[in-house]
Amino acid sequence: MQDVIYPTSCEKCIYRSYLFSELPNEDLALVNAQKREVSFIKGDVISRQGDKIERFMYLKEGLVKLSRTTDSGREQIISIARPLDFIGLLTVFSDKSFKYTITAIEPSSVCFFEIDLLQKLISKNGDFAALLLEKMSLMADNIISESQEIRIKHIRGRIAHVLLDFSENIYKADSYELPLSRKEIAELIGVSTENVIRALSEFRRDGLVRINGSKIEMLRIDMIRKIAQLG
Amino acid sequence: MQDVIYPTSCEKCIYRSYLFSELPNEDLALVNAQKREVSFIKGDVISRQGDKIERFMYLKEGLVKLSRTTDSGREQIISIARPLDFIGLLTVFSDKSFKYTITAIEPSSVCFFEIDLLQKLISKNGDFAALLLEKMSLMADNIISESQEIRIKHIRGRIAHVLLDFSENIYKADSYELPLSRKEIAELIGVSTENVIRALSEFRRDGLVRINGSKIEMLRIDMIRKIAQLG
DNA sequence: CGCGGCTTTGATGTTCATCAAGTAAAGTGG
DNA sequence: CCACTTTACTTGATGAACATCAAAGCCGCG
Repeated sequence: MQDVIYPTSCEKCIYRSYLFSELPNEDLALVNAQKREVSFIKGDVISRQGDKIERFMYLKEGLVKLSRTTDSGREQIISIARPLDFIGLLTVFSDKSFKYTITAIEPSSVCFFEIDLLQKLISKNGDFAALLLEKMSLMADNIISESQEIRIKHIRGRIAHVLLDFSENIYKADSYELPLSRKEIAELIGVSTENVIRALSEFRRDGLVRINGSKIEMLRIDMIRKIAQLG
Repeated sequence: MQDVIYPTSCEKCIYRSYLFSELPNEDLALVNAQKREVSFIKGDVISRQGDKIERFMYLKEGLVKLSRTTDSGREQIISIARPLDFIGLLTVFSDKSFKYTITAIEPSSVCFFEIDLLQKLISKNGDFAALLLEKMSLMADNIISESQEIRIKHIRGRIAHVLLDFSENIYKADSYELPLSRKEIAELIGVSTENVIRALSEFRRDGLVRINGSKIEMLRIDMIRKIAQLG
């Protein structure tokens, strides 16, 4: 973790209108005064499963993974989250400690403030709370739907699904640098690393994608969509 | 759906202290005046995926399943919910229509009131909203953890997991009537119906359980626990 | 009493995890 | 900067877990 703390202002932050729109100026000033921003590089752990939750965090920039370690020591990736996706929102209200480890998979910056302040803001501003409810509901619904969606697919379908997600939702480009290792993709979709590689190699052989290390180029996105749907 | 509407009072309801404890008397009176209670028998659909959400519902008594139909027409059970588990809480804030179908799997009764009233209560009472946040967070976390937990297990482990859940968490008894058909268990744990049956038959042959139709008797709960953990 | 849905068991093929072994890439310490 | 180690990636072979197909028994219900 880079301990550089930026004294940035929240004036132009995306969250200003997204989340804090319901706060009166005095409360916004409280957030402004207390909040800190920290930068992370790829691989940095932002918060660790089991750690006590003391701060409310939100991702300002970058890309992170939410993961957990099972009792048997296996690693599972729950979700990939972007700004506005509300990392840390899930567990904040249900438990005193993080249920998931949050790790930067791209250079990221996170804003945070004391959890006590969050409680105070909620208690004081019902509309702010309503907004939080909506965001959290959205994120939970998405994670649940995604995991159910992926459960019914075979490997090829799951891989296609993931590639499309990065292409269409995250990078909005046909060509991109995959921020996950093969092993991490395996942890995300619940299959073995070897079979992730095999499926990717098949896609390459079939001319669906061009692969160069972590560089992905979606050549036949129509076919990939079809595989994601049917596979 | 049984259209019998009981004019019950909320005085002695479990939710009184669980959820509505933060409401001032005037608001509680609003709820009391508006809320309706409806009874359902096993098999009744309480709300259907895609239907417009107009009311906030909470399960007062009984047992329900949350399910969804995939694009390919397959049925998946997301979760089994009991009173205080907040059926319908998940989607209420993220979407205008239900993402899941809710079906009674035991005689159930549901209380509800207009969604507008809920919005008003939240907006007016931050602490009530905070409570909702906590409950929703809890439910979402549980569903997510459960589905991740089950994903790493083989069939026998998944079946053991489900049997234990009914025995330990839901009925709190070694012997109980399973409220799900074999097919529904299959939809819950994501395997074929035939293999659910095979696993149950194995458990029976191995002397772990006694099975008579939907009647389950947990004979060697220690072994079943072991299978749930390791399998 | 016959139809349809649920349950059960067996047989077969597919998908996938695992093991093994080798190559490439990325650190690491001298 | 190079030998060394480690980690990520890749391909093949094998067997286990599981879906699917088929067939038959059971039960409730009209």
